[in-house]
Amino acid sequence: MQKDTGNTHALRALTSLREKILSGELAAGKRLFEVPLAEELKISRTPVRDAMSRLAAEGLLDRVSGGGFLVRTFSLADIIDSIELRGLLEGASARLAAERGISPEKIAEMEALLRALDDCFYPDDQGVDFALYSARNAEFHAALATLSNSNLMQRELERVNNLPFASPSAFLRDNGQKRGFARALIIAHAQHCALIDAIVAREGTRAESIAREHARIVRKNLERMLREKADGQVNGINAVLTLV
Amino acid sequence: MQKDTGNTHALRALTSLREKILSGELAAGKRLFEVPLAEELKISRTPVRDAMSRLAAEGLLDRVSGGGFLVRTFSLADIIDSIELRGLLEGASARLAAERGISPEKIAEMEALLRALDDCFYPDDQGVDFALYSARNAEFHAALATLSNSNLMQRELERVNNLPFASPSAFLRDNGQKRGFARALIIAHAQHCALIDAIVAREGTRAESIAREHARIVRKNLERMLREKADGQVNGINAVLTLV
DNA sequence: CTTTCAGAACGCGCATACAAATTTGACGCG
DNA sequence: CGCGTCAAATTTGTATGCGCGTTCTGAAAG
Repeated sequence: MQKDTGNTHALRALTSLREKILSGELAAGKRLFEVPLAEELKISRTPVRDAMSRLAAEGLLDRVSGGGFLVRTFSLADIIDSIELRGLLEGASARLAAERGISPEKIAEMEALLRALDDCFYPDDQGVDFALYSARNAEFHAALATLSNSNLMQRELERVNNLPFASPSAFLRDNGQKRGFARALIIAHAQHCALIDAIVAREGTRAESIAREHARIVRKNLERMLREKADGQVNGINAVLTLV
Repeated sequence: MQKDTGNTHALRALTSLREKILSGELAAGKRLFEVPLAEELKISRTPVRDAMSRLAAEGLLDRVSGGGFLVRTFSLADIIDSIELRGLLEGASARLAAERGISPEKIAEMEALLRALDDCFYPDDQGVDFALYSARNAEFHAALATLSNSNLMQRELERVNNLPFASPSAFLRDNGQKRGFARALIIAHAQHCALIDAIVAREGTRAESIAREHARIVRKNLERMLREKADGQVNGINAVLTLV
C-alpha cells in the first residue's frame, strides 16, 4: 500500500494526479499546465502528458480545444446521473447473469461473500463495522460484475466506478457522518441477498430492478449528506459516503 | 470532407488508425509498434503514441501490460453486448427525458426529424432510400441523446456508438445485402414514432422499453447477416448493417 | 477613458536523442 | 536433450529543444 503505485513515471503521475483531483486539491474547472506539474513531480513533460491523457480517458479531465486539459467539473446532476448509470449497468449485468445462468461454483462464491457481509453486523443490532463492510462490499460488487460473463459490461462498470462517488466502495473520511447509515446498510445488504436470490432463480427482471433500486440508496445517502453539509461543492467534498 | 481530418499530426494519425482498425486492415489482436506506424505516416513516435492512447480510450485498442497496445478483439458476444448497452443507454436517456419533460421546441424538433425519416420511404411501399434514411437516422438518434439533458448519458452514448457496430448509423458497404431490410426499417421507424410519443406523454417506462426493443433490431440484423455470410470474422466485416 | 493592435510571453505539438525494460535467442551446463 | 542464464536486439519510457499557435500585455490612437 505504498503511495506511489506503479513502476513508471507516467503511472506514478497518474495516481498522483487522480488523487489530487478526487481530493479537490486541484479545483474543478482548473486548467492543468504541463510544466508546473512536471516540475512538482520532478519528471519531464512527457509522462505528465501521458498521465493526463489517461485521466481524460477515465473522464476526470476534459481536453480543451486548442490543446491542454482542465479538471472536469462534476455537477450534482452529473453525480446523480453517474449513480443512475451504475444502477443501470449493474442491473443489466445482473439480468444477463440471471438469464444466462451461473455455475454452482459462482453461486457458492457469491453466497460466501454474502455471509462475509453478514458478519460485518454486530450481534443484536449493535451497529456495523464500517471499514470491514466497505471492503467486503467492494469485493461483492466486483464479483457481481463478473457474473454476466460479459467483458463489455465489466469494463464499463469499472469505468463508471472510477467516476467520483458512483463507486460501491466507501469513502469514509468523516467519522461524524457514520451515525444513521447503519440502517441504510441493513437495507442495502438485504438487497444484496435478494439480488443473488433472483439471479440464482433465473429471475432476470427482478434482479435488474433490485440492482437499480440498490444504486438509489447511494443517491439517497448523497442527498442526505449534502443536506447536512449544505454547500454546493462537489469535487473534493469532505465526507462522501457511497457505501452501498 | 477531406480524408485527413484534424489539423495536428496526432489527430490525423488518430483518424487514420481508427479507419484501419474498423476496416480490418489492422487485424484484431495484432500488436501495434510505434516505429513502423510513425514511418508509415511520416511523423515521429510522439503523435503516434498520443493517437494510440486516444484509441485506447475509445475502446478500440487495449494497453498490454509492460507497455504497448494491441488491436482489441471484438467477439460476436462483445458486439451483441455493445448493442445491448446502446439500448440500455438510449432507454435510460429516453426515460429521463420523459420523466423530466422536454420543451415544446424540442418536441417540434423531434417531430421534424420523424417527418424527415418518413420521407425516406417511397410511396406505396416501393422501398426506401437507404443512404438518406441512414443519415437522418443518425441525426434522429443524436438529437434523442440530448433530450435527457444529461451530459453523462450523452457522453457515454457517444462512446458506445464509436464501438464497432453498435452505432445507429449505417455501414452499408455491400449493396447486395439491402433487400429485405426495408421491412425492418418500417418497424424501426414505427418505434421512433412510438418513442417520441411516449416521451411527450411522459411515459418513462414505456419510452425505455421501446428504446431497448429498438436496439434489438440491430442485433437481429447482425445475426441475420452473419448467418448469410457464415464466417466468424467480426472486425472488418464487409457488409455491416446497423441501420436502425 | 476606451479600444485596438503589435509585440512579447507563454504553453503545447512534435521531433529527436537517450535510457530503461522487455523479449529473443543462443550458448553452455547439467 | 532440456533447462537456465546471459547478452543482444527490439520496443517502449523519458528528457529536452525548437517552432508555432495562442493568449496576455502594454502602449498608442481615437
